[in-house]
Amino acid sequence: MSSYKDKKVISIGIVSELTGISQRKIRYYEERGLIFPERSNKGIRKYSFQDVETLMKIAEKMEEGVQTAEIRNDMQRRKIRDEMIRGQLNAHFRFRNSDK
Amino acid sequence: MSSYKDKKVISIGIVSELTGISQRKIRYYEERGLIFPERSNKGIRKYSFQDVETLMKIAEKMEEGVQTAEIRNDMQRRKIRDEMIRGQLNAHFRFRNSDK
DNA sequence: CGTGTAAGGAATTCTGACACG
DNA sequence: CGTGTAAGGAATTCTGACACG
Repeated sequence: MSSYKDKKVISIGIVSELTGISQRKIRYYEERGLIFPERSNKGIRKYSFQDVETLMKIAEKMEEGVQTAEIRNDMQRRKIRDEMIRGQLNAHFRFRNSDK
Repeated sequence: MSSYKDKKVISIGIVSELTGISQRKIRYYEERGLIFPERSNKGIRKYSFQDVETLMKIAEKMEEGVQTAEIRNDMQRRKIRDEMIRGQLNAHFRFRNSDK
């Protein structure tokens, strides 16, 4: 299911250009647990297009005055809810379609 | 029609890791007109996932002993052929579907 | 022709900290 | 809390060239 969208290959400078968000902010949002870039051997951050999209949504929330803690909680709740829905669907269909 | 696949956002080091092709070779294939990365303001090369795929195909050809000039000609011919086919289709359907 | 490598410089990224508020 | 910035160092990339074949 993973595609180009999820490959972590973009450096922070490009992400900053793509989103218009400063590198300082991008690193800070990571520190607050909103995004999770990978790292190269030497510690260079690598982001996916999915991360870029997430950052755009985060930026919107921030402009609305939402705090990082709240954004994180919202994302976490949404994630759990989606996982439960997927679980229900899988139970219903008895894994007719592969889950992997 | 452009998507993540065509966005030029990957630096040469990552492309090298993704493809297993040395940076020297990647730059050389550009010099020979096989790939066309974009450049940042300061001259840093940026590649797309499409470029990565193209490079994998180039690597196969090279292993078969095909020369860069021949690979370039093949790609050029294929491109022209595809453009002609698209032209015919567009004429036939009278641009029923938008061309943009 | 295709590719490795050393060379020197420029551009990028990283972290921890101080500042402001 | 969220973000800018200067600081020093490490990692990345660039070009032109020499080498081999």
